[in-house]
Amino acid sequence: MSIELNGITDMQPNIAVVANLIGDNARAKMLTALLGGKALTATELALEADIMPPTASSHLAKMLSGDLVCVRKQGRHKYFQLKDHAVAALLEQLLSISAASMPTVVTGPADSGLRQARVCYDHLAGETAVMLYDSLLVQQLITEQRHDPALTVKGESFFQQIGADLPRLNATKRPLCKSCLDWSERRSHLAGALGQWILADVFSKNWASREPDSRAIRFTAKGLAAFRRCYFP
Amino acid sequence: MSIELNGITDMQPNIAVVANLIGDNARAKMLTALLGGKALTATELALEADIMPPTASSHLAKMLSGDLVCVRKQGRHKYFQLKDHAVAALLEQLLSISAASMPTVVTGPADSGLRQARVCYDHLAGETAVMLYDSLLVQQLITEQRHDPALTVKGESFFQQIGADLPRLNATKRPLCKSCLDWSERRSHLAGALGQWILADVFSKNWASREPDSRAIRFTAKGLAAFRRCYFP
DNA sequence: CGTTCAGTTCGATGCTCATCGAAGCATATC
DNA sequence: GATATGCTTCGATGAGCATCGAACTGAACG
Repeated sequence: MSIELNGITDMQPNIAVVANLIGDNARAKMLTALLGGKALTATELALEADIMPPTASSHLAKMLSGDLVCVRKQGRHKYFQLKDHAVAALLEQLLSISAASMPTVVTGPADSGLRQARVCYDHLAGETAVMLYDSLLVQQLITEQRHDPALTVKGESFFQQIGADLPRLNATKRPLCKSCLDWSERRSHLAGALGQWILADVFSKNWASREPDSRAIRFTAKGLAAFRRCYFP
Repeated sequence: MSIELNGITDMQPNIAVVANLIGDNARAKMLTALLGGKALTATELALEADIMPPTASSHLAKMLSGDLVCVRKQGRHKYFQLKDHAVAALLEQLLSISAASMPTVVTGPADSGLRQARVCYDHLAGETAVMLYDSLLVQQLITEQRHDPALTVKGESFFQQIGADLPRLNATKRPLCKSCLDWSERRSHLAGALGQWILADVFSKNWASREPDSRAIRFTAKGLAAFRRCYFP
């Protein structure tokens, strides 16, 4: 039996409510900020969206009940995150479409950093990430079956060798490899637990660092060289 | 240089405008109706959304300038369609997320037809389509590289044999094989020019027919048997 | 405890926008 | 031509909701 709501039977899930949640300017700003992957507090999000705390609070309550974000209390702070990888993927796809319908493709110095390398939720995105993905495919370290990629045997030994704790990564219920669409490149890059590990590894080795208050990632000269040496044949 | 709009520089594409377009109830109904793949007239869409023609007209104008739909004039009718496969994919992804955030997964007789087999823009979706996709993979008629699948040599001869005019399909600028995510199954099925051909072929052989005023597809008993004989080992 | 800071609730305000009737075009049909 | 039909423009109406100030809760911190 279908669900009865106000006497109207809607057997199909209602797109409008979710889209409407994202469709507000302030909420959209918050969500794109959360695409940076870091958990942000309510006031940080208010700043990001250029609104006062009360307004932010109301927005966050709505996104919570709409299952777009989740929250973790820590002392007197509330840290917000995107609820799901599905939500992150949806946002990136929206970015991709929005970029397509822009009057002209903007490639200024302001966002060239973003296009080169940025954080997408918890993994690497942008030109660098797409090149990495292609390289992994060419080297046959990953292969694509069904929708998402998977590590090959060769790939498993490769990542073990460079320090990835694959058993631990596999222990999480989250898939090891996922493909994620880039809004700037319109191509796939690697997401999933392994994608997350790679980004964390890049940071822990100080190959790159985050730009303050931005999703952009800046590689150091040495870091980029090491990254290339590691992942490109 | 970034685009200046009202003195505000926004280098990132604006999610909110696209999401807001989808976020209205009436527009969402029209868009999901268009997911059925058939081009619909303005009045048909007005009926679908339960609104008067003037309102529909205003909505359609907005979606046109927002690049969500496109239009083709024919006599005194205006036929609307989804602009892009990207738009269709976005809508299906939204359906998928909305279905996830529903209180309980509804599996009633009303939508069981939809879940079994339905039209997704121009190709087959639902349980049947996902099984087909898996079967093609298992038989190694298609293979997945990068994001989208591709025909194998074995697959090429198979589809030629059952009557697909591959050269003609390849002549279109549209990719032959695409994978598309199912909101009901949360798995991939086959889209692209070949996906379209398969659905058209199913219809032309009278294996199945569309339910009136629905995206659901009803296979005949004989048709389903023939379909299985054709695509399943 | 008082103080400070993070976040929420409440209520008032104001703007945006969906909605539809009436009238206006445009295209077909007789 | 005259009439019907599909769609649009215009203007008025009204509802929803984003916004913020003020007051409140609750946690840290001395």
